[in-house]
Amino acid sequence: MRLSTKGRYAVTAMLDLALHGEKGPVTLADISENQGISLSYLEQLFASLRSKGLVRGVRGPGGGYYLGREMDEITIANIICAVDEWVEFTRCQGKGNCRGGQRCLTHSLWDELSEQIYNFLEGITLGDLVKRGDILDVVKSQRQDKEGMRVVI
Amino acid sequence: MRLSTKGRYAVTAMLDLALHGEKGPVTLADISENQGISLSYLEQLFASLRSKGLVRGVRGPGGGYYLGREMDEITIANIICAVDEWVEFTRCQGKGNCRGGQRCLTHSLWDELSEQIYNFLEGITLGDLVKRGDILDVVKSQRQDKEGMRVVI
DNA sequence: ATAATTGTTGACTAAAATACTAGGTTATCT
DNA sequence: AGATAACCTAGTATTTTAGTCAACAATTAT
Repeated sequence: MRLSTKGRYAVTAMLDLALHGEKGPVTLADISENQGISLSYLEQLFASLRSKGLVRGVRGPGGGYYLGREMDEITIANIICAVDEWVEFTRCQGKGNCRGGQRCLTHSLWDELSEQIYNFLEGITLGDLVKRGDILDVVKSQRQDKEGMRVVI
Repeated sequence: MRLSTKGRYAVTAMLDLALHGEKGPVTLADISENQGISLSYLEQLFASLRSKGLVRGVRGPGGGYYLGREMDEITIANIICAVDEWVEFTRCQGKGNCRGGQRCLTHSLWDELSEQIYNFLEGITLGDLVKRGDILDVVKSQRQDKEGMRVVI
């Protein structure tokens, strides 16, 4: 699996969309300015996101991007998989070259860990993050202690 | 944060160490052959792991590497952080260029997600994976149903 | 109708990270 | 002494990242 700044950009941009998409489509130019990501790079990322149905583009003046689905139906795993290839090349490809099953064991262990991470990211939606952002704001304004600010899933 | 094949290599190699370290030190040549990772590349990775105290090298004939601590005291986050820089460059650096706090909001949301992933990886130790590997083997030999094979943290 | 706006697509590029190679030095065991 | 294996340094090919540039298509406002 991969999880680099590319996926981070995509998640951040999608968050921007979720936060400002209520009042009409959001232009890539806005996101570019808000998040400090190059416009053309965003276009590339959104081409991937669009092909997976995660966003919906509206052309012409006043156009921009909407979320492709409800924010509660879009998981972080969805977004990262759309822009960041989810490679699975460590599993021995049935060549039978695993001596004593040792190689198979470590590989299956890693695969299990990889699956755990995937399930974790699959369990968080954009909606969750936005809701938690609100909570964080409320908590912050109430000046609670730091322990109270740590929101657990 | 980063989580690419580099960290995957490191985790896999450390798993190898945890699985075979009982009967003496494990050589990088063995790991290289078992896991199909280039020897010199492993040396680079282990230089990082060693500097963080995650492994302990023994020179000379019959030498190799031991785990630096008990496998229950080594988390996946430890390993990935040792070889894969844990960058934190999205947070606005106090330049006050966040208009209306919107940029700050998405950034803090991402930071929160990033922290969740970190905590998740921090909660899994090498020992956990090895134990689960045993469990998996037992379960597999008992031919239980597939649901029983999915181990949850 | 026409101009402005915005998405869509493709080709191309500089910089960085990745994965690997080559060659050496040092400690330790037999 | 000689073999072994960690340890160290430098270099390099490939891939990925992050970005630019340019042309084009669809839609809206004037």
